[in-house]
Amino acid sequence: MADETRANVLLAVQELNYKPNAVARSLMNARTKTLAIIFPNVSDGFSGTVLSGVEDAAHAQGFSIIVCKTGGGRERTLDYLQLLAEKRVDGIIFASEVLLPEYATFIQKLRIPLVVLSGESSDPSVPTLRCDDRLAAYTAAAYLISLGHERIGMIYGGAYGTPEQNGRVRGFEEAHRDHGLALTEGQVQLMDGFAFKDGQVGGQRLLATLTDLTAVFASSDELALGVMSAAHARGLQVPDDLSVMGFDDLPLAEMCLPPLTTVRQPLYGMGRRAASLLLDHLQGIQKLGENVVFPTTIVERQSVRRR
Amino acid sequence: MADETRANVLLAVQELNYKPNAVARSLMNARTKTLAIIFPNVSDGFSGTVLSGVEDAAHAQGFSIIVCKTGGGRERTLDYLQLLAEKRVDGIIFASEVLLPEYATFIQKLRIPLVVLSGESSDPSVPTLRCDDRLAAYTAAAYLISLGHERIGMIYGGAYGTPEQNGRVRGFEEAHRDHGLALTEGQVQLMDGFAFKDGQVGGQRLLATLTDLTAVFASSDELALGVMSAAHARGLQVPDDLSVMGFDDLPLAEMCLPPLTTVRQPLYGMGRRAASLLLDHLQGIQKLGENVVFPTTIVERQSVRRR
DNA sequence: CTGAAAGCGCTTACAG
DNA sequence: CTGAAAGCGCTTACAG
Repeated sequence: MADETRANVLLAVQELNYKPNAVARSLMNARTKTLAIIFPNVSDGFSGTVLSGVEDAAHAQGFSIIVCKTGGGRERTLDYLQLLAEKRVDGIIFASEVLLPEYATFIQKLRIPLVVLSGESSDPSVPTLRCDDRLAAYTAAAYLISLGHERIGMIYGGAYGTPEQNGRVRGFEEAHRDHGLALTEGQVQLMDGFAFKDGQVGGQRLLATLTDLTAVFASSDELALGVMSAAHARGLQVPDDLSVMGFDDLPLAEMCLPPLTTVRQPLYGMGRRAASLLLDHLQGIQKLGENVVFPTTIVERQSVRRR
Repeated sequence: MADETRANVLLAVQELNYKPNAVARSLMNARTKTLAIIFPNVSDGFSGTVLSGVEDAAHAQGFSIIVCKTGGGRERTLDYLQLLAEKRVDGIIFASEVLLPEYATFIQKLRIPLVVLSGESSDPSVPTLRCDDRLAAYTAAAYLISLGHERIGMIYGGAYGTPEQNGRVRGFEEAHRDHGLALTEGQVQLMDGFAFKDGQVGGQRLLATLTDLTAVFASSDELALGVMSAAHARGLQVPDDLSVMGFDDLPLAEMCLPPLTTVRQPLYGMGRRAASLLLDHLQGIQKLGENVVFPTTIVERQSVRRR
């Protein structure tokens, strides 16, 4: 093409303010360049951090992200799945929820690439990105024990499923067993959720019943803040009277007082990875199907002290 | 149509797992049923809460939300705007950022409905949803003064623009003037951002210089937590030695210790409203163009006490 | 009321 | 290499 022609075209593009129509393009090549992420809740630090990673990875490849908030409800989840199917998203990240068989088959019938992030998957054929919950909890409990704690309460937020299915509860129990420590009735509290309120009531319950506790291991940071609140309400100082340990390492873990000692999950990185797994798959670079487990680390701040 | 035929069609829909193709539909009627929201950052409680409201309102009408994180950068923002233009989103919510004239004209040329949420708009023709910053800050300062505080520090996070442009700073100053209280050098600290770290360094600065301060008014909750952290580092107890007041009423305001007394912005409701403004406009129910200002309220918790 | 045709704005395969 | 045509899956206006 003559340079002059090209210049003229570009000029027209400018003048008419022409933008290529991505929806027409999508109709042709059956690719929308959009990924969806499904959360039960979208306003907490967990979702926010994951989303941040997902967004960065997607944006780098010119993809955009649709966020879906289900409130954990079956109805709304199915509703969303239908919508995403109609919108022809290229991939779905199912985050921090239980992937019911019903959801899995719905998505698989549509042949939409799917990845589960930090949630329970009932279907082994769906790749999962998570930390080793059992190991992480084992390590956390062993850490507290090594600091001289012998009576440690635990609060778990995912009361669905049996305790055996809860890796974090199992790891906690195994660490006790391996260190010759017995667990008594009510020492691990199973709550319905991972939120602050759950931690408050769980913490209250724990501290009211088991007055000899010197530490509490909470399976989320929000839960841990709830425990701190409950401790405060009983006139207990953290960490002097009670050590509190969290899980996740959300932004608020370093904003609170005392700053929270916690088990860090690399949530931003997990989000990035979930997106690139899907992205690579879409470009045919690699098959989907491998689970990936991320390392956790204990980050020591000031809510735990030696006994 | 015969009932039998209808049944057969429905059966085929089932068997073939047919889902209507929304992208083909969008190509036809030039409506994508998707809204975009643009944030500088997506992982904080502010964005999360707003997003939650936006999502609810949009979902109720069958719309989905694309989230865009700009990091506050001009480059990435423009990049996103181009992408959104190509994807033919039906509306854009520009949240908690400065709407540069450059952005405004880009969007207006494309005739994409636009709304600014809690950010500065340089363009009066763009509808804005916000609280009355000046009034809110005035009220907060007056509240502290009414509790007997006479030496109050302030930290503001939006150091761009002149102090006169900062409603919160102005309100703070006017309350002092109206109560016959003088402000001294360094009593209001202008920081670059509204984050925890900014609060820490601003708080440090404030407490190191002005040792007679009995209260600090921070213009965001994260900033307030930073101040609490700085106070703690100097051995000051909140609220006994120093009262701290925040702004926003994010979820973390009630999770921290002591729970934060703060100026509440109805962020969830603002998000909902921003979305329905756009949605109503798209359905021709009403014109865009009115600014809407939301009421703030002081929520008293435990980080402030009477002098 | 029913059914065939045109068209939305692209991309891709094909003819010249 | 260039250019016209077909087709992606819908909706809408129009003919029968």
